Amino acid sequence: MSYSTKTDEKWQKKWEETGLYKFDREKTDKKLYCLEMFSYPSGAKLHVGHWYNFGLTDSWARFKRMQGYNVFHPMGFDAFGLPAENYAIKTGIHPKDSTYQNIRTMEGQLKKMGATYDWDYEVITCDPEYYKWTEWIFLKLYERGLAYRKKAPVNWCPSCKTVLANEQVVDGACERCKTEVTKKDLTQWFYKITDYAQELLDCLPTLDWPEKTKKIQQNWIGRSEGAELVFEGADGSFSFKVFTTRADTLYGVTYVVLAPENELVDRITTPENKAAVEQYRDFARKQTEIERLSTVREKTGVFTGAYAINPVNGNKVPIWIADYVLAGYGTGCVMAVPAHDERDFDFAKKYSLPVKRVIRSTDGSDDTLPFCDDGILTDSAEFSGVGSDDARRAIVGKLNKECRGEMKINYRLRDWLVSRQRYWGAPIPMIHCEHCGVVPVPEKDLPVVLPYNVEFTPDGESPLAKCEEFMNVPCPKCGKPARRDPDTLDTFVCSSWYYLRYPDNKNSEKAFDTEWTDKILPVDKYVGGAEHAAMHLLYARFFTKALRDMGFLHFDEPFLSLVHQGTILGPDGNRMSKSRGNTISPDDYIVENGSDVFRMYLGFGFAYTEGGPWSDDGLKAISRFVGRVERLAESAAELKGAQAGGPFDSEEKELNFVRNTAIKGVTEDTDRFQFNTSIARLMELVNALYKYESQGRKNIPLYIDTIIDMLKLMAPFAPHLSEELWEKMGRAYSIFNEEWPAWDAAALVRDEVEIVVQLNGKIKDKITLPSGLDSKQTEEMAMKLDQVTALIEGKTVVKVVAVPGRLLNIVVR
RNA sequence: GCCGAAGUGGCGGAACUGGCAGACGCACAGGACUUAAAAUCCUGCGGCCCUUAAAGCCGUACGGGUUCGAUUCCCGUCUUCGGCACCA
Repeated sequence: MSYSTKTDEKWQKKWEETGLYKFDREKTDKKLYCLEMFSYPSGAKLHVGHWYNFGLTDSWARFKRMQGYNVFHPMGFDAFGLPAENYAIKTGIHPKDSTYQNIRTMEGQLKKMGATYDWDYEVITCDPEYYKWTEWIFLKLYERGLAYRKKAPVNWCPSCKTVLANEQVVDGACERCKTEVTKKDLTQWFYKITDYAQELLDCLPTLDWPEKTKKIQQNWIGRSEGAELVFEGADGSFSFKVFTTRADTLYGVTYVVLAPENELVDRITTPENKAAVEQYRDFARKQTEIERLSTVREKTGVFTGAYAINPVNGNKVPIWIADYVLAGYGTGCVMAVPAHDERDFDFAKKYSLPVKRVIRSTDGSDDTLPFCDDGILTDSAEFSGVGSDDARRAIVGKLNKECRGEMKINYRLRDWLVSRQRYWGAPIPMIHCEHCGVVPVPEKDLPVVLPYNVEFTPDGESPLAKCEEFMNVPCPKCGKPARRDPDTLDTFVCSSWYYLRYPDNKNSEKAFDTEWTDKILPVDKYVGGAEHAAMHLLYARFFTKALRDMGFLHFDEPFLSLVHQGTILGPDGNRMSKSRGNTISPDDYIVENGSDVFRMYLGFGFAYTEGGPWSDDGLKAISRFVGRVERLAESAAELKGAQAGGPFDSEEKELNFVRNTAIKGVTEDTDRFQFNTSIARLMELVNALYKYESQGRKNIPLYIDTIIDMLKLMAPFAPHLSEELWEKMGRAYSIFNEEWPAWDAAALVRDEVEIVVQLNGKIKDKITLPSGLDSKQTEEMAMKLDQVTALIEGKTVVKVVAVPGRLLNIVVR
């Protein structure tokens, strides 16, 4: 094998000098926006997963380029985030310094990969030129009422005096100091993604995304159809709403439950129950999210002393609080129907609350409680005997006339909390003035620059809050001294719009130009890890829709087609991790084998969307293959042959058949990210060329044309090697400006086909018939053959099934 | 617990829409070349039965079913992975 990193360097240099991958801004009619989820520069180096994602998506982009698309293929960095800040706390190296250092390293590695990125369009989210517009979008969302403030609990470590991300809470304790984590209420910024819940759901069917991913989003949004019903306090001094999907069970309500956090609890709790309620609320507050959400834990709650009136029959029922009711879902109040709900049933049994059956099964068979299916109403006044479905409408209809209930659609999706009490993020462009309240930073003053000299060791406050020169600012409205918002934005905010910035990354007047963006977007193919199925992909969709509604965009969805690459595991079959010591560093392999061998192995050794354990053995296979290709091309380069006339003989036909099979196979399989079978087709073609060579390769032009096609088909997977061999064959630079080969359908039809003969579905023999017969002709010709008549001798033929070009199944008795 | 995906030779993995299971490759075995090794080339390679071969039988996690025919569709069970988690 003469191919090596030298070859890589030679062509990378040439590509750069000739600007081969510069995006042509004029040819937008056949544009194709190919995008990988940009990387987070925390690990300092590219790992195998990056290669797998970026290298093979680049192969796909090259393939599309050769098919004539004007491919827009940018790369950038998701550069803000927690790891850089934690690293700084540990080592004292400033997040900005380590981040840019890592970015420079990773850029170098990406260039060595030899990908088609046009680096002119690079985006780095921690550049002020970028986050200026992240802040600007915040202001736009705020203007539109899509950014608002409210109190929300955060994970709080009382020992570190810091807010913890969920992933920093391990078994209810702070990952760093093991102290039990509690909750703390902070006023924080939210993005109102719930306004778009229905549209986010409705557009899912239009997307070419993995069904699994759509399902995850669908569940995440969690639409449920039900009713909101009004319960009044027994003393008439208060009322509250409950959300229920089972209004048909309303006559079976025996108590109601409020979330412990519900504001009503203070008002309604009777003096004699106050102590118990307060104690329980304390208990609930101390619950970590994990404990509170555990299904196996026994349900707990306390009575408030207050009563509510069932709106449909005037029954007086006790009001309890219990932490199985969540403040954030529905109204934070539940009507409890123990006879027909499992949780209510458990709770009622534990606290000896009455159970009243109001639904019978349709067939009258099931009399065990709780009975949670739909059925026929019983003991429900005028609704008795009505089916659940009709009863829901009828009962809500009746209450609706009295303004005590209405049909309601509820979503599980919650608004997106974007405030982070961290340093290394985009500042929130808001000013808090004691006279004017919350005042947005005027657009002309953007960006609010993240200051460099900040003490970010955790001590209970947002790091920026201690930076006086940052915090102190005159109020834009009244001019009096005011304070900036000390929090920064969730990094998911930065990554929710980067795909919009790429095409117009140098624009200093706007986040992006609408007309231009409408031409390049949406992204045609988006490739990245499945771990982003819910959050990132949902947030980005929300941003696109919100910006569209403000008139900045004119399309509905950012990512038309989505692919998730699988995970490459360590050789031991486990996820790669430093602590396990099973990581594979791409760098060593590349130095030894060259980037094309590494890339092709990743393509060949795994099903792309599955991934799997790493193995060195597969690399050898690719090196061997590369050697075979080189020898083929090098010997062919010296060949000269006269144009052969006349029709192909059988050897030529066979070679041409494999050639066209390969063209068709590589084209179709590469298109759907099935790289392993694409490369298998290439190997078959190379094997066929060797065979033809050993047969004496009489038709030199056919032989050479086939090698030319083979190189083109291989080019996306082994770009450097293919350029090199292309040059050796005396062809003009660059192979990537060549047209992708088209297959000749006629060459795929063989003169004769082998047909399997089955007797009662079992294979007995094979026969050869001319190709192109329909099922009737196949049957007629086959049944005359001695081979076949011998099989059925002495038996009664009941039925014959003939599949053209495939098989003949004779059913006999 | 719920939802989803998957389970195919010693291994990675193929098989379009129900139609020859195991493409392509690894490993292994035998052979050619070589003083020898490496490299390269050729051949074989699911299991059982058998001295060998032919023939036959079994075989896509397991048990049923539909069908002329099932890796593919349906029902049930087991296992693995992923997602969500008291959602009213």
